[in-house]
Amino acid sequence: MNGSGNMDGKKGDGVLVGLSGGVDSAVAAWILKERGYPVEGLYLHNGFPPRSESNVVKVAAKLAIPLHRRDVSGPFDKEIVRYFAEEYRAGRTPNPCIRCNRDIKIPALRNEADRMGVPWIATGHYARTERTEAGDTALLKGKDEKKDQSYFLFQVADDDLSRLLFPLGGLTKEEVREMARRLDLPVSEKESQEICFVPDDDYVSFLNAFFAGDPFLPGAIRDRRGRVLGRHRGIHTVTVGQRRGLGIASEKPYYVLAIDPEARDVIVGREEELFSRGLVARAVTFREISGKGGQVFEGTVKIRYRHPGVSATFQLVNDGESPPAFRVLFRTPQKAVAPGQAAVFYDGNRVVGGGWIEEGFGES
RNA sequence: UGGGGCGUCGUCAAGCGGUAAGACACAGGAUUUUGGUUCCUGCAUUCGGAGGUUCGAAUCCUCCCGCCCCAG
Repeated sequence: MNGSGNMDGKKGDGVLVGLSGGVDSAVAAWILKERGYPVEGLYLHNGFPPRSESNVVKVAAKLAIPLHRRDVSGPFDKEIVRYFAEEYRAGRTPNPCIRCNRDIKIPALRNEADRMGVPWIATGHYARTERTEAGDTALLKGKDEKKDQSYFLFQVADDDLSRLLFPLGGLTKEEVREMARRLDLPVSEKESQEICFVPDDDYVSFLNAFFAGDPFLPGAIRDRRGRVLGRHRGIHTVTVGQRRGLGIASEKPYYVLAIDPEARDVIVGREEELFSRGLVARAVTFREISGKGGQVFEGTVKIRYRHPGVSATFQLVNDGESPPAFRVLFRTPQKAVAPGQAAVFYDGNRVVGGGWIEEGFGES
């Protein structure tokens, strides 16, 4: 490939770019335009107070591209917000961005492109694709390992991926920032997005409001022996690996080891107790061309965004479940395996599949 | 009310005559298309209280208050 993302679409073909108002999507659109694509922008409105819609309008104006707007609030509410809330209710830590990319953002882009008769779609993700002679599309890490966002895209449908362009895939964040500065794009330098539908980055308040009729109840913070060390204000206020907010004074910090939603217990322990030798991932899917999915195979796994990844052995759990579960055994123990997060499987730079973390095992 | 011990930041805890370490907790910030992690910064003008000795005390003395242990 050409190191700048997948660019093998014929010049002259149109591309619909998802614009968020941030630097990345703006630069992505600009690059495509530079390459000669007829570019149009699409802003997706999720039904929550928009943070940067005005920026999107400015970006589109600056780039002189048509801007479309689509309301996805219905499905977003149904698929993403509800999932997000229910995962916390169940004592897990959701990853709404992955679900959104898979179920909302990319499909909406594709649908809209279909309606417009536009062949390509694009986003500002730091990821790459690679096409085989057979015409299959593989999902690859972005060149900037530190910014690689393939993790967020591991479950995007194959059909969607084959039409997706990632203009930033071969760039570093610094290069993208520099381009934005040079072009004087009307985007804020800062774009810490956090969770896009949660106001003030306060997801706890958001959940409290969501479950106003059936509120989270406080409970005990205990060590592994069951000794009560403190109280928490609801299991939704913590996640596995968390240190701050527990309020336990001690010689060394405590971290959340596990959450028991039935007992409403939060189990804490020392940093060294936070390591797992492996994990069980459920609802595992594989990318069409990965060639994986056998009983046992090797690779690397990322257990959260910005996790550097660790070598691992993947083993099918033969319990008849479909999609299947896999046991993932790390080469070296990993910290804070959080149920509800995604475990994304890689073969080198290539995403081969992944699933959702059920639990870590083998404390060391 | 016999004997012994102890009272320093929210918690634990250094200091033992020279002008209040550190850890945890907490707060703010940085980082970040999830949550968490991590990093940086801040956090006792004051050492249970009142006197006294001293150039100078959290550190020595006296009394008071409170707590703990052993005796009863």
